[in-house]
Amino acid sequence: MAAREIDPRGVEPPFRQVAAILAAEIKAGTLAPGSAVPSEKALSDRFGVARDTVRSALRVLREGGLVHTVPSRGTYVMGPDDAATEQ
Amino acid sequence: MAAREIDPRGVEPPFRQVAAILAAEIKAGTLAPGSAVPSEKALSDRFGVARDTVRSALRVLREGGLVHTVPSRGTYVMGPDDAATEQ
DNA sequence: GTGTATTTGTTCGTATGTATC
DNA sequence: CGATACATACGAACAAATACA
Repeated sequence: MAAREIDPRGVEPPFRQVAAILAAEIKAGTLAPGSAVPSEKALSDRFGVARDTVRSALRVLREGGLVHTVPSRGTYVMGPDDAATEQ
Repeated sequence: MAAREIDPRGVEPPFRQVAAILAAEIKAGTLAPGSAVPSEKALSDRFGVARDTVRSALRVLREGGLVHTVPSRGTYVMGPDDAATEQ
């Protein structure tokens, strides 16, 4: 049941909770390397948070080298072809 | 008259002001049932707001059952032939 | 048939203002 | 005060479908 995935009052702020969930899905392969991460709006709807919060979460993943973003296109899971050093 | 139809600092946000003006024109018949609403770009130019803002306004009218949009075609004022329940 | 313009759909980037903790 | 969150707005780029010369 997935209940509420995000707890607005949790110890960890919402943007870190979202980042953690997405990171787990990437590691589990639910979000495959090279594939696109859902759009910011889609994630915003899914988690019930503002787009701003989703962007903060994606920034964390980007800094962690898990994804890379292409303006006007989308955010993609880092794959073997994406040298970590390139981002 | 007509001055600046939209007040960026008004109590109501721009997209609601645009929606209200268009809704009034529909009720007044200026925008007749079945006819096409000006394109998003045209409305953007007319009101001096971003296309994004126009889209938000049209979303309000759509949710209110006043208009319906056809991709790549345009947005039309709801007419007798358009069962409200269909949208 | 071909190319071009129009129009809506989608996506990310950025900025501002407000509110809360 | 700073970090976080949310709503709104504007901009830019591109896609896809449609319309038309």
